[in-house]
Amino acid sequence: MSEENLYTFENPEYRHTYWHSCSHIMAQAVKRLWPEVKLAIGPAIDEGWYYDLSAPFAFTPEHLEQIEAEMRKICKEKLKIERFELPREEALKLMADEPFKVELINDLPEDVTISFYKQGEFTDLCAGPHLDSTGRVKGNALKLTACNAAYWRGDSNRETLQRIYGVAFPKKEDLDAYLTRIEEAKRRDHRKLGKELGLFMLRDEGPGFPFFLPKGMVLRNTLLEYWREVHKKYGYVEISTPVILNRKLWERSGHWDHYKQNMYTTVIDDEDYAIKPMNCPGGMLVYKSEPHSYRDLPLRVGELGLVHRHELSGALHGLFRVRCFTQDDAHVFMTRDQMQDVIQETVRLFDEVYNVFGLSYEIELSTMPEDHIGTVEEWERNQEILKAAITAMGKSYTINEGDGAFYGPKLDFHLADSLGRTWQCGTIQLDSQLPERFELEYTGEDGQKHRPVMIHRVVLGSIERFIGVITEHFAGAFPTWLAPVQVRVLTITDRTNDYANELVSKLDALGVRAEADLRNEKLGKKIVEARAQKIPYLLVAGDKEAETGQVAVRTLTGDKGAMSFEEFTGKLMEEIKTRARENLI
RNA sequence: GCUGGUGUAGCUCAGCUGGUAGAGCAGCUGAUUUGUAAUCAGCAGGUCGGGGGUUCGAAUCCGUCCACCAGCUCCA
Repeated sequence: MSEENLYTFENPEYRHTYWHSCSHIMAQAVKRLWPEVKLAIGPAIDEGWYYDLSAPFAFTPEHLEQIEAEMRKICKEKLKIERFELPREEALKLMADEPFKVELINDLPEDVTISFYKQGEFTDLCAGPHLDSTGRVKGNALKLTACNAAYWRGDSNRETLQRIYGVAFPKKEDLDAYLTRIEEAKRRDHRKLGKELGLFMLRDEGPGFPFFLPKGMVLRNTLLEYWREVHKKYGYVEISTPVILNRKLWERSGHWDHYKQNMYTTVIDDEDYAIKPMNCPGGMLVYKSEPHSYRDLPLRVGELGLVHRHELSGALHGLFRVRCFTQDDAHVFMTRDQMQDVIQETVRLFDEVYNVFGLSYEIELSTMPEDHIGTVEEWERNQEILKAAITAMGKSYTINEGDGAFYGPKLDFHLADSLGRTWQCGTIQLDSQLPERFELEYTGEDGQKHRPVMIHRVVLGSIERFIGVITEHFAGAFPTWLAPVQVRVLTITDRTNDYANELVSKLDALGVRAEADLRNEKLGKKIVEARAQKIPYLLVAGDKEAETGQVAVRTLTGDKGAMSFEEFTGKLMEEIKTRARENLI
């Protein structure tokens, strides 16, 4: 990067520094307005910054406006931002009135340099770096966007702080563009679209347990049809295991000890049962139901399994975070030699599926958690295999330390929603523990019994979450192959009702999801309503078309003119068959 | 679960400092037969999230429970 570009917003490091200085300006403004407020931490984040504060009152939107105004003043004051360092004792003395800073200083390692940044009357414990002056920040292009709760040091047992979020840009136009983008993202919210499009609903009677409505069910079934098709191609077979299974099974799998806080349990005939939170133990029983040869491996067994997990009420979020969901699960049983190949084959399957939707992803490798089964050596060995497999495919990953499943390390595939929040959909979990616990075996070439290893994997993750993600991704305008209604025929007068019905029957015979709008309404109104439903193709069937056997085609992008019905269906069928994301007409 | 906010007709929302509920859309009925982003009229629809409390009187005030929203924590 050239010298002059170092100080532009294009440079992520400069952007980060800019926002970090903004967080100090915000803290300074808060201290000026309410000196009694205590400061915790205030880092820059992906988009802007936040500062965690402890105040004797709750910040309101009016407070935020006051803070913003004070921040603008501080920017105008062009205060010089200066760094200085202090020995530990003096640092503690300087921050004596800030209990959170004291805790931070005390937790700093012995040998570390303790640095501060000072601007005017305000000084903050900080490693930096920072801008050289508060005058560098453009006062009219900053905004405090939200105030929410956060735990001190992310620990739910400690103080709840108030976190004020802000964002700033070098120009007012950039801020406006950012705010517009946020608004647009809210319009795509799958909870709003799900209601408008009649896909699903949530009721007080079952918090976190979604109801799928007829249109949502068409979408879901179409998605699963595709899922089955692609899995068949990759050599999977499909099974289904019970939702309720005996406690003994969950003890053996380790779930009763390691996952109980998330499990719904019940008692049947004086025996404990659990409603499955995962499909694997049932899958183990299926594997064990017959002897296996090395010739059968890798054995790929899929299950669209309905699982229930008791999630905290505050964690629920539309279809993204629910308490019962269907995992597009599969277990692949294999020899140790096959591990890398199987992982790579699975990643290829993921690529193929995500590509159909035009979704990009980021991979995260989650390593051994504190609460785990199996030896450290086994964990490390499996982690290395995962790393090697994706590195060999030329893919990169980040590491999420200590976030693996209790039975093994995993690769998580995160897809982004319209607000840029990422949701874990796909996951590949390497497991040599369950085969041990369930004493799985196969007969090797040598005629001896051997223990297989396995992966647990989901591509879509949860069907529910995935439907939420693609609803936002496509803003409700699903590709034609997925659209609950693919074609709607619109009449202008009731003279063409028969023609419209005939078109629908023909489309129906072709397997196209079509319906007619024969209501005594104006064409304009029928179009408005069909557009609101994001129906990909509208066919206007008036007197002219009925006479010539044509249809006047309209897509979500506009009027495409008249064409013969055969020409229309030819292109339509091609679009559906190829699962095209763009209209072919 | 935690902090803050919200909860009025199927949907989107109005209802000022307490005096007993309103609009648009959707629905139903009738008229209208209409050519690419909303035809007109009428009708019907709510124990104002639930149980309490204060008050002569509560959608409006207080408390509690539930759900939702933002975030934290946790996770597919």
